[in-house]
Amino acid sequence: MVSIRKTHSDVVDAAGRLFAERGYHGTSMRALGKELGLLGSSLYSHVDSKQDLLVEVVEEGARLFETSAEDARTTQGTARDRLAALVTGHVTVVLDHVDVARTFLNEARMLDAEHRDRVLDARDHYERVFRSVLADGVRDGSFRSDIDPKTASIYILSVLNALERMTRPGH
Amino acid sequence: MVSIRKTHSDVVDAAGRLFAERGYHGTSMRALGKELGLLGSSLYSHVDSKQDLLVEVVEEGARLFETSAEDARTTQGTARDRLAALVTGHVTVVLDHVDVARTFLNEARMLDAEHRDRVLDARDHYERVFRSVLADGVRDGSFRSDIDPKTASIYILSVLNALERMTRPGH
DNA sequence: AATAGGCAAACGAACGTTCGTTTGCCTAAC
DNA sequence: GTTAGGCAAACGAACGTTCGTTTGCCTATT
Repeated sequence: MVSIRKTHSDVVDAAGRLFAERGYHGTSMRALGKELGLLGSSLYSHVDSKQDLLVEVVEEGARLFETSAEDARTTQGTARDRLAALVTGHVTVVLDHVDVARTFLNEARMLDAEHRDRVLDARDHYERVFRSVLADGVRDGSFRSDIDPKTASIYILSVLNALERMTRPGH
Repeated sequence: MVSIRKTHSDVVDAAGRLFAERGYHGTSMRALGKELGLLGSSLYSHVDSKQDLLVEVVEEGARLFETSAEDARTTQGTARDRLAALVTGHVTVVLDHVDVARTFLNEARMLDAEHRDRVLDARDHYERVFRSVLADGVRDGSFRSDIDPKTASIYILSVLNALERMTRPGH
């Protein structure tokens, strides 16, 4: 028999894939099971609920971006170096974990209020790292003095978040 | 009697609102009915199917952006003027029709292949207007000669599309 | 001016299907 | 030999949609 027992991690990965592709509400447990060669009901050996799956995927996304930002923030060198680390880190996370990133961006609003608020906090914290590195750069002369860190961080993150859209079929 | 008869347009408007907020698959016909003070079944006096509602909202979005781009493209003046018209036109559409714009951006992928392809074509055409105005501007000296119209159009549209994200509760 | 007919809008119940989830059994892996 | 993973069947709830009926307004006829 070639049947391979699936793990908790297999289920979460497949969930990220389908949530990214069809959305949380567009993904049924039966469809998720089929993606893994299982029945929908069999998933409940690995997971307590569908909502828990979304929580896990979104929190993995939060953790990935958080780690990337923390690494960049503590990078040695100028503020310009740290901004470069932030940007390449973000791109790396998105390209290496497309499905998680897409689910994190688009499906977090389907979470219950408590978890959704945690995601908003995480995003806020992430943006503040960009803003503070930009402010450092303006102060130490890395960047032009007429740059407003808040505006610039929004613009940069806008372009970075647009990366995700380009991973959809038919860019 | 305070009972107000609802129109086809009322239903489409409410659908845009709920699709933007909860997503297409996260919106039930009963919830949509309740939004209007009706039963779910009563909506079928105005509409043939839920899918048709999504088609209508998304196509309205496509039409709004298309019209805005066409107005900007035929604006008198320099390429810089036309780019300004494109940007302000886009912002106006998003701010005046938040729900339609959000549904157009996020829920179009829930359409059947045929309608989805039409949306992709419309987006492609919209981006080409930006690209061509930018190319004109590089040629006539409105913009720096080292600007790549394709890259610049992607960046500009990234920032413009990010507008929508900021209309979500908790920016 | 009164009234009857037609019609679109809305209701309330029910259709068949799918949803997320639970249960009990079987079997492959430890 | 124990146990965890998967199956098959079933649960109640919710889904999109259809049905037959009622409601209230508009209009044409009286």
